Amino acid sequence: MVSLGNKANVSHDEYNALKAICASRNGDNFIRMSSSELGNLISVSQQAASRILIGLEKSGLIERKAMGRSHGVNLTESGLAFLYSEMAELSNILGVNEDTTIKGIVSSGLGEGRYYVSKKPYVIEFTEKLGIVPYPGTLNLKIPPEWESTLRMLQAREGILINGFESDDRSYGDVKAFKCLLKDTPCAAIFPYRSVYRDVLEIISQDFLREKFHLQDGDEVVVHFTSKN
Amino acid sequence: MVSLGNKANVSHDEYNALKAICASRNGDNFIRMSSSELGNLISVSQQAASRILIGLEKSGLIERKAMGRSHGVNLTESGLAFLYSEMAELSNILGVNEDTTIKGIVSSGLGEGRYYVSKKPYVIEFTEKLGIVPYPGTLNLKIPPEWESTLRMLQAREGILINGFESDDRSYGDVKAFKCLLKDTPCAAIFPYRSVYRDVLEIISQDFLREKFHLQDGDEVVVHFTSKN
DNA sequence: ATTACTAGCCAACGAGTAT
DNA sequence: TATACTCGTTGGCTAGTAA
Repeated sequence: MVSLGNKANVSHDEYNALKAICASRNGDNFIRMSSSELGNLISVSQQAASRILIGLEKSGLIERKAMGRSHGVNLTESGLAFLYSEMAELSNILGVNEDTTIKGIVSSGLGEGRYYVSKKPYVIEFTEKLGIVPYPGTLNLKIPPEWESTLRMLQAREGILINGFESDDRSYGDVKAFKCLLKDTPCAAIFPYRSVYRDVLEIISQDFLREKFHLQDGDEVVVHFTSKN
Repeated sequence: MVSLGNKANVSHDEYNALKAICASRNGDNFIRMSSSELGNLISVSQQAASRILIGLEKSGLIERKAMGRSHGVNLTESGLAFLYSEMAELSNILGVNEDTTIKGIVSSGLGEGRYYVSKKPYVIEFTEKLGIVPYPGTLNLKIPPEWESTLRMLQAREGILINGFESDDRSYGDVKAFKCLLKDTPCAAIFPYRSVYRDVLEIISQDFLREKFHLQDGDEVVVHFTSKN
């Protein structure tokens, strides 16, 4: 089934505008783009482009700031995430890229994953849904910039839902997991379900991966994501 | 720049309909999908879904046939190509998948590529735009079904345009080329610009690849497509 | 049950224009 | 030059209904 609907409600023109803005994007910098320029790019009038920009800003998909009498514009995290999720959906539907590889650098103390593998309700779900009784700790990988788009794309996929739960004091959010292999050892990458992008990949496994593979901070590791999820 | 506009003009709902049809697709078979089913999938009324189906059929993106009192529906080649091109565009914009690998089986007599490398105007363009003075013959690879989506995705990308030309007797069409490597030897894959999908990859190179690598029909070859294009 | 026409409505367009 | 308002128009929606 297509996962239509759990996504920002964006019109055709707004979608094209997001693509155009993304295409002329320069990292985190605001780029100058007048409403008539945008209008030309997506074949609508200056007035419509202006309205579209206002709408996208209201929905939090882009941000703007005054630059002289024109405006600078850039995608927000959620605007970028929208495009990645669109891409992930097409890739799902079309069956492209079922296998993905990501490289990361072993690092300490980056994530909150340790947290997840120490809470019983999560552990039960990991066991049932992933077939992994997790070692009580995660392997944290820092993802270098050249793999950012691959990681974002992965994270935009559906993955396996690990349900959150409520405890006495607070609530624990849903987690999204992706099965993967690290040197033939079955693992899973886990992400908080609702989270902004971070250049970190947290890996859980039945084994203590650091020890098993004699990994040190700074070592490069290849994670292979297999077929569906 | 985004390549908006050289594409079928498809509304938001039509686009969603194409995705929904593609998602429940079963190869070349027509699948049963009533207009109300489609309406539910893409959150429009049965009436709108009906109109959308009629419109998509008129634009040649889907085909339908009567099945009892309901209809069977399937994407046409050009409907599928549309989704792939959408995906390729997003992938371009987002910088995902700049490197792609495709496996193929060495085969004889599959393509018309030999044709291209024997016509002087093409040869001049290959030399100028690809830096390859092509050996007068192509290596033909048959692409197995599990690599089909990768090949389609590649073919949907922009590539390097090799202009066609007119001769006394007939006209020769544009060609789309993608630089690639075969065991570190610089090559290019070439496709007729306007063509339906075929499970064939035609490789040109300065070298006679068959001889250089002692390739026989049936041998498996890995082609690596590097960075942009 | 289907598909798809017609009617009526409304969101979103372009044009004109103020700032 | 910009941005973005108002206004008149219209493409595309839903609802009703014929076949």
